[in-house]
Amino acid sequence: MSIEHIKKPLVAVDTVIFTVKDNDLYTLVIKRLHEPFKDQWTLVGGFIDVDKDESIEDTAKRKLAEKTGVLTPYVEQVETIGNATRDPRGWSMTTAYFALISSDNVELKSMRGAVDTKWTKIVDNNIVEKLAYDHEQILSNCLDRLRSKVLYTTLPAYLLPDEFTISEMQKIYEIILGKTIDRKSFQRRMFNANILEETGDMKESGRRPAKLYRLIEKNYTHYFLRNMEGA
Amino acid sequence: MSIEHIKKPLVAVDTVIFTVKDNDLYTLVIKRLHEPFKDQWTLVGGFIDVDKDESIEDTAKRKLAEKTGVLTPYVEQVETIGNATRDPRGWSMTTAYFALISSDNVELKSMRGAVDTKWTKIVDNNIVEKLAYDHEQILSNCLDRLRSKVLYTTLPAYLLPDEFTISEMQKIYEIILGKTIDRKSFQRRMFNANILEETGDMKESGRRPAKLYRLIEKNYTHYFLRNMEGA
DNA sequence: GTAATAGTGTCTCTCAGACACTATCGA
DNA sequence: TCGATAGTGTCTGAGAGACACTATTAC
Repeated sequence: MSIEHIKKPLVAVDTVIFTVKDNDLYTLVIKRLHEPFKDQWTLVGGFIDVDKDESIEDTAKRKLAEKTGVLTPYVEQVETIGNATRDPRGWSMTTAYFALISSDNVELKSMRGAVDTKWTKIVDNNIVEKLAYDHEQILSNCLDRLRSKVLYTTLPAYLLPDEFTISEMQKIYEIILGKTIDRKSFQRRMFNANILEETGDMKESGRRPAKLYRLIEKNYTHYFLRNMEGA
Repeated sequence: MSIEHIKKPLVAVDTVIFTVKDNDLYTLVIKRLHEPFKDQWTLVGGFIDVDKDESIEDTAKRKLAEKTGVLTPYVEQVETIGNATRDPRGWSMTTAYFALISSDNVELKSMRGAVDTKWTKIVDNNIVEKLAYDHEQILSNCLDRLRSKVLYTTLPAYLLPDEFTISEMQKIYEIILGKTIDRKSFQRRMFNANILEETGDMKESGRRPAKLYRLIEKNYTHYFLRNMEGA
C-alpha cells in the first residue's frame, strides 16, 4: 500500500495557557468565528500548517504568540487525543499543551477590545464559558497536570515577574492549589532548594517591607524529592 | 479556508513495550519490510487506520496485539513528536506509548521463528540494534519516563506474574533502575502501601521458601509521596 | 500603642537509608 | 554443620507540618 492512499486524520494543536492575576488563576479562551461550533468558546489552537511550522511545538508557540503577543516562557506537552468522534468533520486528533506566563509579561492583545479572545477565571476546576469539542476535558487534564506538578516542582516561578517576594511566590502556589500553605515550611523548602537569590532591594507595601528575590537560573525548574501535602 | 484543502501530516503511533526476563529489561523491535529504511529495526507501530481504529490508543493496542499476541495490561502515552524532517516522505508525527507486560504472559509470537520481530536486551540505556527514524530518541524518552516513575509508583507490578515474592518484585525494580535497593526499606515501603495480600502459599526455591503475594487491586498503581533515592 | 505582614525557632512525625540480627531451607 | 535467601529490629537523618515567637512597617 502506497503512502498516498492512507486516509489521514485532521491534526490540531491546542494550548491551555495559564496566568495568575490578583487572587485567581486564569486561562485564555477564543470565540470561534466559523462552523462547526460557531460562536462557541475554545482553547487557543488550530491546525498544523505543514508549510509554516517546522515542528508541532512550533505550531503551539505560533498560535500562542498570535493571541498573547509575546513568546511564552514555558510550554509543556500534556497529551494527544485522537478519535473518530471528537470533531464532526471526521477522525481528528489534537496535541494539548499547557503554558505558563506572568500576567506582568503578557501583552494582553486580547484585552484591548478584542471580542473574540478573553482571559477567564478558573473557579473550582472550571470556567463559566462552555467549551466546544472536548476542550473542557483537555482543560481539566492540563489543570490536573499543573496542580500535581506544583506539589513537587518550582514551575509556578514562570507565573511570577522577574523579581518577587517569597510571600508572592507562596501566594501563587496557594492560588493554584486552592489551599493555604504553612509559611515556614514553604520558605524552608524554597531556600533549601537554592534556586533564589536576593536582589538586595525590598518591596514596600505599607507594612513591613519584604526582601525581593529572583531566580538564580531563569529557566530552571527544580524537582523536589518529596511532595507537599496534596491530600 | 475549507478543511479539505489543509495539507495533513502523516500520523503514526509507536510503542515501546518493556518486559523483564531473568536479569534484564527487554523491548520489542521489528524489522521493516519496505522502504524507507528497509531492513532496519523500528519500534512497534504504524499508521493510524481511520477506518479500523476508534481512537489513537486503539491503534497502539491493536499494533501491540498483532505483535505480542495478547492484550497488554498497561499502556501509557508518553509524547507526540511531529516535524518536517523525521520521515523522508514528508511532515510526519507519531504518538509514542510505552507498555508493560509480564514475560510470563506474553505469548511470544515474535520468538516463534519470526525473523522480523525480536525482543532485544536494554544495556546501559541502549540496545544493540540501530533504530530507524527517531526511534532511538523515543526509546530513550520512554526509558526515562519508566525509570522516573519507578522511583515513586508501583508500576513495575505490571511486569510481574499474578503471584510473586517480595524479592522478585524488588528484583524488577533493581533491573529497571540498574542499582540495588535496601531490602528492609523496599519491604517497608511496599507493605505500608497496602497494595499486597498474601496468597497463603510459599515459593520453594531450594533455600528458605518465600511468601507469595498478589496485588489486592490488579490494575491499581500506587503513587508514593516520596521518591526512592534516585541520585 | 495596634494591626498587619515579614521573618525565625523549634518540636513532632513520617519515612528512607543503613545495617545488624534471626529464621528456615538444602546439602 | 554451612551457605543462601527470607524476614525483622532499630538507629539515624532529611524534611514536611504545626505553631509560637520576634521584627518592622503605617497608623
